[in-house]
Amino acid sequence: MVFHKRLDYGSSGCQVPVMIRVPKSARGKRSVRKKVEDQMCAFDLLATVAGELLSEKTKLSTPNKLVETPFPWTQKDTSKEEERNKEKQIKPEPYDQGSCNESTFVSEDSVRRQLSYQFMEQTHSPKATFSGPASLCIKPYELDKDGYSGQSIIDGNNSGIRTPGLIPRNCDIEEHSPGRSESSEVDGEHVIKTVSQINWQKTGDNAPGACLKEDPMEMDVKPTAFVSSDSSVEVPLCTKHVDPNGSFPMSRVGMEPVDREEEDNSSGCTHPSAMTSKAARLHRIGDRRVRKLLASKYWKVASATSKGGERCNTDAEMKPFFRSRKLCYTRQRTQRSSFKRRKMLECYPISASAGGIKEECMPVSVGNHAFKAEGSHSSATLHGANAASSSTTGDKPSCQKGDFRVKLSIKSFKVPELFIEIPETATVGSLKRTVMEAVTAILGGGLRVGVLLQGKKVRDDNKTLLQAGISHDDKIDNLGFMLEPNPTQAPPPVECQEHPHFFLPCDAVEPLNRIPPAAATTSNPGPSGASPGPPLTSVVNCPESDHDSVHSPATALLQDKATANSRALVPVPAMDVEALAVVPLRKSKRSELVQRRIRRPFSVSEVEALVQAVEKLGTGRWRDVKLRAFDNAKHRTYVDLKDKWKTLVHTARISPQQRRGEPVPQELLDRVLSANAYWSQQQAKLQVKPPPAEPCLLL
DNA sequence: CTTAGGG
DNA sequence: CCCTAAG
Repeated sequence: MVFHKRLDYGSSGCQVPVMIRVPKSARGKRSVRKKVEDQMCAFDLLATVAGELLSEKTKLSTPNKLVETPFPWTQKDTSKEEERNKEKQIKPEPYDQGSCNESTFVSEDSVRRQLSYQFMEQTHSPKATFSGPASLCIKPYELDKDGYSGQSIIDGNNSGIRTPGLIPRNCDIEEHSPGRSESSEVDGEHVIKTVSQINWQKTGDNAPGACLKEDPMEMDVKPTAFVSSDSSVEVPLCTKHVDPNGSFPMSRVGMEPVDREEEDNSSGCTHPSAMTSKAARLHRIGDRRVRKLLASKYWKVASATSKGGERCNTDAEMKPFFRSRKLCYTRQRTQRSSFKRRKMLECYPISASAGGIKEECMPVSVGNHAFKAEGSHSSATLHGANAASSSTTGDKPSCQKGDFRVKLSIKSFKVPELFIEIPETATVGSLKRTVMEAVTAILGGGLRVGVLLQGKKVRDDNKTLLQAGISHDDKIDNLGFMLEPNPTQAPPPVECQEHPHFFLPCDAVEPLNRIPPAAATTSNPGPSGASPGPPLTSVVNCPESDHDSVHSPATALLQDKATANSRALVPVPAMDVEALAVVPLRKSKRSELVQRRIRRPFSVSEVEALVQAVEKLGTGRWRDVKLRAFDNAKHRTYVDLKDKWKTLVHTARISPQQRRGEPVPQELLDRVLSANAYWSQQQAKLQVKPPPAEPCLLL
């Protein structure tokens, strides 16, 4: 069946036919209807989200492109096949626009570019009745000006079935990009699994088409190609489906972007099954390369199959970048900054974008600053509202029983950090889509508003604001709101459990679109690490500045979901604020994807905390200093602290006239010098000690 | 990953 | 802040 659905978001809208595949076996109208409804809902949701996002700044550019993504997953292990495919040359076929038929869609067609989008579990309601997997094929009708064309398929899988196919795969990009997909029948239904390989080079920006090759007989795989019209190549997205049973709703994502060079062999996509070592390896590579944009904790894109998933999950939680579990938690707290960002260009940190953009434009709210509260008079609406209710609802203001009212404004909801990995060759558009997809996935499950006070989640809805510690005269700065998935609908991934929830992006009531003033960036947690509560930033909000090209992420999402192959998003725990800051995308040079973290001057309080910690711990123990005084300041890495100390020492030695920036109290500088002198001496002693012994030996 | 330093 | 070389 094909439905035409009009998506309106932003100025542009796009109409897309939506194809829903129904199992061959008759399921009854009811199920079919249900399925359709579910799909449409999901779609609507996307549209809605996208619309909101777009509306913001983004009216800008062309938002709409759908993206297509190849299906990355396949059912069984096809690793071998993949390899074979790889070897084979594939011819590119022209994209067929019409190719998406219900039936055809599936296995027989040889070539199709399919965009596949996987809905996350969240998207689907668990209750869905049908057992068979359903696929939605969305073809964009109208192209952007860019001319995007593509189909996307949404595979709705339903639960229940164990479908291997759901597993996300990694897709690699290969030189020749043959895409492969496999189709199989499950429950009488066809399941399509596709893997696509894209040759970035070839496809390049312009490459419109991808080639697919398919050999149904042999491989069962169909190639998928997709191209984005806009030129850029879309990245294949790998998404992982959640387990049906799943506990995880997450999506995943992650593909590994492999460098061609690095992994030529690996075929474009790794099948889940295949994923094993190779995949893992790739993964790792990918991680390495990826910049850490955000520290996301929860969402990860994992790409792996079930096993992969497992791995991912774990990792994801803690460290997006590093896989080792043990490190996970440890590291998490520390910083990952060290990662080489440069190398990781390919990845944009989502959050970062937000932050970065924000600088100039963006919205993202930063933790503390996300909203401010002021006591006393409130304009707020909620006068008598109960704290409890308000919190749940996300109301901004609430009244205390007294006359005091807590006034706060939410500039935007914070988005949890989303971790995305995407090839550098991917287009900005695909990135946006990827982000959108991640966001959508989160949103799809239903949202709740969570209230964070000083970084802690306030769970008791019945407490009054006062009881909860939210008073008019208090640190409201520490108040934060976040969107979180509705447990009911979307259970958080396992990993997440530790954390309270993963939060969704968005901070608040305000429309996503809204861009908050830049304030956020600057603000930081206090010195001692006080943590600000607010945590996440969302990329989403930020438009990348419109400038870029951009469509808003939302758009991207819509469109594409598929596109990206990027991997995963990880929702981040609410806690850290800094994430955002981490990476600002610099638009200035887009070409250069690399972005430098945004500069966040140390506040006097931070300096104080640093000095205090160093006085106690000494120099040379930056990790400890970090943990001790900046554990909550995620954006401050131990390297940063070390660097700051270095500059402080320098600052202390130069004349006040030569100092720049926020003046640091002389008292602190004096402490810096004395502490530095003391510890230098200690260090010297340690070093000297040995010598004494040595001389003897020498002698 | 951490440190230490240079850029 | 970034990047790297060394542990």
